[in-house]
Amino acid sequence: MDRTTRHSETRYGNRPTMKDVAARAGVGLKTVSRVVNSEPGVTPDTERRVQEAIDALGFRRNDSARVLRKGRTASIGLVLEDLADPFYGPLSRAVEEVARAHGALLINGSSAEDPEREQELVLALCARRVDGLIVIPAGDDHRYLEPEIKAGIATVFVDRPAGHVDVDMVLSDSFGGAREGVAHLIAHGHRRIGFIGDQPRIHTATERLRGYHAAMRDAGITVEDGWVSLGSTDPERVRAAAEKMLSGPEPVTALFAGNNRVTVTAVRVIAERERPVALVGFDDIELADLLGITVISQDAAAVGRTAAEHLFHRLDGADHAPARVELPTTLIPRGSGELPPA
Amino acid sequence: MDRTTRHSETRYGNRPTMKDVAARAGVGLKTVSRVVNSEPGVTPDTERRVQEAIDALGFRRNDSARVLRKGRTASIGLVLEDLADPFYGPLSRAVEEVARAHGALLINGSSAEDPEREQELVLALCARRVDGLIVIPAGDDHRYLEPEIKAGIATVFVDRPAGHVDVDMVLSDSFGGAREGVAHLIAHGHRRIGFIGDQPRIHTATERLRGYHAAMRDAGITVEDGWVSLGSTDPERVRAAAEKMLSGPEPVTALFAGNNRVTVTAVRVIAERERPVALVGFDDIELADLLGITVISQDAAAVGRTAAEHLFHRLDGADHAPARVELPTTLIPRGSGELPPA
DNA sequence: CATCCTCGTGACAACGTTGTCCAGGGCCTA
DNA sequence: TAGGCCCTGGACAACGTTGTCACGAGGATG
Repeated sequence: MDRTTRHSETRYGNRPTMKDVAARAGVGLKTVSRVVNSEPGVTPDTERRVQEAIDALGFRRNDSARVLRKGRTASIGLVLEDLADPFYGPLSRAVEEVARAHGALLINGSSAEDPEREQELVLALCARRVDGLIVIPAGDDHRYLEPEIKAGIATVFVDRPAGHVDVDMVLSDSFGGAREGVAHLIAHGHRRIGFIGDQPRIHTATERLRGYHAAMRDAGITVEDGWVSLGSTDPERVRAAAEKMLSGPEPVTALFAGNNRVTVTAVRVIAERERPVALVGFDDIELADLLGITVISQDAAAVGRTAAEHLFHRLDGADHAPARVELPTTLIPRGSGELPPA
Repeated sequence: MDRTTRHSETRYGNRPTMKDVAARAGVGLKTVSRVVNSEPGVTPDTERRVQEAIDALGFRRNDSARVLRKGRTASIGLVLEDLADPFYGPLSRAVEEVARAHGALLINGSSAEDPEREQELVLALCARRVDGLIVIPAGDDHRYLEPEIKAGIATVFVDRPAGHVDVDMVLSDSFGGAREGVAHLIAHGHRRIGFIGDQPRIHTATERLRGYHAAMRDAGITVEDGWVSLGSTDPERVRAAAEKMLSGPEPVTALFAGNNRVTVTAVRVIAERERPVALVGFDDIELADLLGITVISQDAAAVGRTAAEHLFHRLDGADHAPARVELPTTLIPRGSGELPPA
């Protein structure tokens, strides 16, 4: 068996290459390349012959080789926390649409909120030489990205800031949103308000907590021990935290939920209680209108779109100093946040 | 300016290559390759010198070149309908987990239910030489995939069958699920039952309709004109269809919703009405428990996991005839499906 | 009729990596 | 001490594509 044959059986199954097409069409290699890339300088007759050979052989250009030669992969990487989280679906989709408009594909990965996995993913994407990266960070130290950024991989951080590295960021106004939501509860007469949030190492979680404290301080309310709970958004933990705040001699009369997962569990806990409890949640959730849940909404699609547009702007050559964009949030009153204290 | 310099400024920014590392470490090219790939046959001392050069230069292996040489990309493509749809989030995530376990990355794309875009995406992925493809088809003719499959790109179709091409498929039992759901309504006394589904060119939509008809036939009920509506899942259209069925002298007393988007709109329409209307929806939705919505649930994560496992099984060399797996659905009674006719 | 262009085409090198093969040095054994 | 073997390391080609350049034919121009 000669080497050529052995190769064509082991690599990519049996893919014809431009060389094969050229041989069959009786033209040179470069002419095939020209046809495949719609470059000028090929007579219609030659083009037809090449096209016939392409169709007959089922040839398709090998973009790996193309990438190697051209130095651009026409793909961008998106590292987020969990594709299955309803907050990230629309965000991903928005990024994808922008990428598509720029002729790029999207490589996706979930860090599962694990800094090590985030780094592993990001570096794998860099090794693939994605043109750009959009990262929703899990960790808080991103110095490992320095050589990559220096080497020219455009990078935008989303939802949470980057640690120890100077890059573009697109964030939501977590502080302002939470402050507004808590102030809304206070305006409806509440003073004993509980806050249930995500793990404190997550930036948005602490920002929202900061917003809570600011609103309470503005109203001259002293936050008591036991009104604040930060930790995993695991339903069991959230349930325990909520039940604790709602029990005892002086229970809270309202809850502020730090993100969509907390909100969902909080709604369940409150539904099981007799005494009504006011609730405002961060992040909108599907069917919240039917359940009458008041929320602070951030526009996930807008966040994704903005980040992707920034990225492609960089790829198109913009090299101003890294920018930090903060998108506003919206309070949507639907009933649960307007209940008076029981 | 000499050519080498020019190159290193235009390509990938300024990336060092193995050659650069080799020069700096004072070793041969192949030795660097060995270190990078943890191949045996390098003395600890040499390895250390190479590693230092790698760190100093910020070298990272170029996987494009590696792929070209090795013929495997360690990535798989997933083409679905819409990443933002809550049904596909968990599915994607499940696929990703399996891919990760096999050391592969996931390239994601949304067809937006457009057959042309589906084809465009699939072929772009093939040009990248993904090792395998998971496709939730939008179109119904996939002969364009024949050369790709012959060339060795493993392919699994999910959720809907492939058209005119013989490949592995992982489906949910749409027919059986819808039949069970409609039978459930009948068992609770309904005879006038409306069906609102997706566009008839979508396989799952017609299968679910078939299930509806089967259940009605089993009960000896003649389906009247106006009880069935197929079309886009656009809220406006669904709303109009639902309102029409619920009006007039002889309105339906129950609705079967053909998918998650239809269910959401149906819930809204029903909530606005005085007279109670029973409802069973295909696909579970978040908070459906709180709203008391009875659903036919398909396990999106299980579908994705199964498909991905099939795919990697193929990639590991399995070459039995294409299989067709059908996963069962589960009826989850929560109240809305158990209401008696008004 | 000579010269200059233009245009279509193809030969060749290069992209950065890995597989193959060979060379040289140290160690063991006879 | 000679011969053989193992171990480390490097030279080189190849993967499939694209950029550069050169060549030859044919038309236009003097």
